[in-house]
Formats: sequence, structure tokens, C-alpha cells
Amino acid sequence: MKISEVSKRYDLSADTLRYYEHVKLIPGVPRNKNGIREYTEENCKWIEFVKCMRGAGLPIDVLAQYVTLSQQGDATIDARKRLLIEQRDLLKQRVQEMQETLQRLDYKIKTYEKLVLPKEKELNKEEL
Amino acid sequence: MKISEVSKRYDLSADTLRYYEHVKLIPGVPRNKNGIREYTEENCKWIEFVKCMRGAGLPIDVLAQYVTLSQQGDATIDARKRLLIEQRDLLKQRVQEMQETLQRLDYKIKTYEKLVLPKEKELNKEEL
DNA sequence: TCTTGACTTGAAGTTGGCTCTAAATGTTAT
DNA sequence: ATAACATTTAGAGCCAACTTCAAGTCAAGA
Repeated sequence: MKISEVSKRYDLSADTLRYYEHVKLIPGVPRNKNGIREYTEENCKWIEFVKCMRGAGLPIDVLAQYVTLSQQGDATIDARKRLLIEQRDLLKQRVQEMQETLQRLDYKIKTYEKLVLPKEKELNKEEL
Repeated sequence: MKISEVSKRYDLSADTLRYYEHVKLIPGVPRNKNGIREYTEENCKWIEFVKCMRGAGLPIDVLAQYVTLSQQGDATIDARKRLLIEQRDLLKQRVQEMQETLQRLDYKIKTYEKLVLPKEKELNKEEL
């Protein structure tokens, strides 16, 4: 698969794909005889994974670390697991914080809704 | 309250507090005769609000817009409400996405846990 | 009075994560 | 075979959100 095809498939710009490869998020992308990338399904799985994790805010350097460990075989399984657990816990905290803010926003919006009613009452007063 | 006190109270650097004021996130901070900020409780409420919203990822320009509208009185209540609803909905989406990623990470971690067991079995085989 | 430390400003610098540019080479359709 | 488009690279540029810097003012304590 060429870069433009992968770009469409995952809705990531070709620039971003090259950048991700450059910062070691997508290992072992092969080239044809003219130096043009030919993405494998394996590459695509990494791209999908990275896109998902980046969407949740995991930093690039952490993901690069994970990818690097994955390239090093079974000896790094424990380190990879610890990395994932750490990132999962951080993500959990962020989600927790955002949910609290979500509730606060909901409450504030409700307050604005109640704020409109007294205004309508005032309007009624004027009409009386 | 001076800037250093507010800084401690909300765990935001003095630089960040000045920056927030500069980009219109904290309206009407009064100064003493020497030009030094004397934060009011009203200022602090904005700081707390802004800190919370920034923590959830709401962008500064949107918050500045909200603050500006708030300064303009009752005529902007509807606009403020719409702004909050829009940001709430965006936040909801981000939380949703992050929760899905959280589940994926949980699943992956479980897989790593299961991956360790077969290795122990192999070890047992060798020992037999 | 001198020094220490908090405060002031505007502007420049930093970080993370892309995004764009230029110049060259490759590919495809007519 | 030539036009039009895709891909390559290194490096520059960009954006959000701070953060640091330089150069100065001001207040309190030894």
C-alpha cells in the first residue's frame, strides 16, 4: 500500500505518516526499488494503534518507547506491560477529571436554563 | 490577595496567572497604588473555573470568549449557554473516545498477563 | 542604607505535535 | 514523450500554551 492509500484509510496526512515513522512510531516500513514506501498490513496495525493512542492523548515519546520495546522480543514483555499499566492509570485519571468537569458543565447549563425562566416571568410582569 | 498567594492556592505559577489575565481569562484584577495585583474573591472564582476547564482541555480562546460574554451582562446569556453546550458536547465526545481507548488498554494488559502464563508452562515443560 | 525577595512589563524562548516548502525523482495517462 | 500528479528528503514554519528573560520598581528586615 502506498502512502496516499494509507493516508485515506486512516485519515492521517501523508506528512503525519512520515513524521510518525520518523519518530519511530511505525517500525519497519519497507520501500520498493525506487525508495517509495510500501506499507504492509503489519505497518497498518501499528498505524491504527498509534492513531488510537494518540487520540487519547498518549505522548509520542511514550508510544515510541513501547514500539521500541516491542521490536526487542519477549525479553521486554514485562517492561511493555508496566508501560501500558502506567499509561492506563494516567488515562483513567484524566478521564475521571474530565467527567467531573462534564458534570460541572451540565450543571452550569441547567443553571442557564433556569435563568431564562425568571426573565420570562419579568416579561410577564411587564405585560401585566 | 497577592499573586504568590493565589499561585499557591490554585497551584498555578505566577507566570501562568499573569498570562491568563493577559489573554482575558481573568477579568478585572485590581492593582494597588504601586501597580501590584490584588486579587479579589471574584477573581479567584474565575481562576478556579478556568483552571478546571483548562484541565479538561477547553481551549483558551473559547474560555476567553466565555469570559468576555460574561462581562457583557444578561444580553449574552443565550450565547454563553450555547457556548457551554457546544463545549460540553465536544468534551463528551473526547471522554467517550478516551474510555474506549481505556478499555483497549485494559484488554491489552490482560493479554500481557495471559502471555506470562504460557511462558511459565514452558518453563515447567523444561523442568519435566 | 543596603540587601533580599516579590512584583512589574514586553518580548523572546520552549515544547509537543504536527504541517509545509523546495527541489528532486518516480508514475501514469494520453 | 510529455504533462500532470505522487512521492522523496531535510529542514523550516506553525500553533497552543505556557515559561523564561531582562530590566526595572517596590517593600521589609538587619
